[in-house]
Amino acid sequence: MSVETLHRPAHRDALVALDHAFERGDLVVVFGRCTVEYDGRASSTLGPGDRLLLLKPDGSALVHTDEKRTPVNWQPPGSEHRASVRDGRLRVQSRRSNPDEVLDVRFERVDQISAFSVSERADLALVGSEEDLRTRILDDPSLVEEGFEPLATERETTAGPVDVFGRDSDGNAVVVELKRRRVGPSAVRQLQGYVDAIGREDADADVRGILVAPSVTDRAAALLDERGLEFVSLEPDDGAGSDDTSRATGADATDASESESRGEREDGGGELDGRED
Amino acid sequence: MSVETLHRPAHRDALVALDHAFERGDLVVVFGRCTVEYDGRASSTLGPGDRLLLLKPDGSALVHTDEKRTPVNWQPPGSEHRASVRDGRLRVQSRRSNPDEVLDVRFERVDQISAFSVSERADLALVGSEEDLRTRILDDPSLVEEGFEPLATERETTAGPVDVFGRDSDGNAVVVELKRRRVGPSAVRQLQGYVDAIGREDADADVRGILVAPSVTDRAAALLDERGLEFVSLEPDDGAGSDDTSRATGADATDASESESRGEREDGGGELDGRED
DNA sequence: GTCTAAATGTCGGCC
DNA sequence: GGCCGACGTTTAGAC
Repeated sequence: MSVETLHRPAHRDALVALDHAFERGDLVVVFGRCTVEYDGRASSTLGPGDRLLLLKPDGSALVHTDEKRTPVNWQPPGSEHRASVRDGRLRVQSRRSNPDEVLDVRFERVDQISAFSVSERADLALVGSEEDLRTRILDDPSLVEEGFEPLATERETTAGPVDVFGRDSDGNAVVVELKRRRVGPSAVRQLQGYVDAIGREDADADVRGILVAPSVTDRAAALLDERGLEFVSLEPDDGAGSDDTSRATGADATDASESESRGEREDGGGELDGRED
Repeated sequence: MSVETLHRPAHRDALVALDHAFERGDLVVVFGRCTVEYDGRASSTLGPGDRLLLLKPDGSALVHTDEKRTPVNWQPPGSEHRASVRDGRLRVQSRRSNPDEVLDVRFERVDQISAFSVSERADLALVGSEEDLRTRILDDPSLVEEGFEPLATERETTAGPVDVFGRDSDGNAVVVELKRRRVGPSAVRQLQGYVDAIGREDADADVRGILVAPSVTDRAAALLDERGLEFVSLEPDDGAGSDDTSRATGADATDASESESRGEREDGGGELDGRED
């Protein structure tokens, strides 16, 4: 069987289920009222409340509330989960070392515990990263500037590796820093660091610094200006193209019966529109 | 009732359950075999596989596999979830704008769907932040240097706000940058930016830059040296103190009956030690 | 292991 | 809302 679920189990039964799940390498979800303590790089305490505990076979642990994308508490992969019953209550601890960290979840009430056996995997194909930007620039250096000639990527300097290093048509050294989204002053400082570093390598050289990004903030623009650095606007590749307009035309909405529903808490008087795309 | 669960439901029944859950503002977990598509700031595709979909009433959506702390795909809070059945299969879409992003989860098989009504909340108390560091330094400025006098926190400069700004016993301006953990070159560049900015405000002033952190990397140390900046070692407060040693002695392990179990997949021949603390 | 920088980062604070 | 910087960031890659 692929799923094993206990509804409102006795804490001792929950422990047995966890035991099984750990042995089988299952993905486990526990929902109930609990307190959470964490101690490690920082430390925190969470009073009693309803939360969802997700335990993964790779040693990750996540405590989620009904809000936020980020878990309210967690333990990274490689941690070791341990379940126990103390004073008649289910307790899940997750420890790791380097750094030493402990997560301690004590349940007052267990509403449900489910163990899922995860079989297959498929790799994620992601498009639109900084790597894409670099590829495009190496393909067409004129995106940076007419006559720009890339010489190296990840060129090492005392300030760290430069994204793209090259020369302009006048033979000046050019440092290119790539960012996939709108940038603030930190990117300018990073670029400045590279330009300075290359400048120190060869005191006679004229080193230009070019920031390539979709756009810059006002403060960043001022800093660029102040430091005599340059900016080239370049959007990251969506990877989407004109493909999804065709999807919107309803190419696959032919004989299929379709029902819909929506979900986001309506705190105000929001009305749902009933359109089907 | 607090929990509502369907085991291996028909896709149409799953849709009805989702509908209910969305209306009630429940936390929803769907486990099953699905494909995932994301398009927005980047875009990605995920082939068929067993995954866990977590839908929160605040509009967050998380797709988790059996690995990693980070979801393989997600949507941030404020998104709008929409469920439908198309071609007889459950489909959950989550959209948001600014930026426009879509997450599309299509289920081939739904193993389980659970809706949890989350009632109470409890606030998180966290210790060990950069804020703590600043408080401690304002309490005892000699932690930075004997005779250091803080004049302002978050003092604005063209390079951004300075953590702590003050004067030394010789009347020189002092810029203090705080980091709660070991720092690399970027923190040095940041400090340099502040020092430069203050230097530009008053060309006559002597401006010192002090980085306060637990430690620095070799590269950062070299940069500090090169720029004539200074470093003061200061650990963040754990908030733990000597408290947890007493816990380890087993003060609360008296008459309570305790059973244990552990969970982390044993890929190699790792042995478990049987100690109970 | 340590170090370094990217990320669909997320999140909170301030303007 | 945009901008800015912290974060128990996490993660991947290089050494």
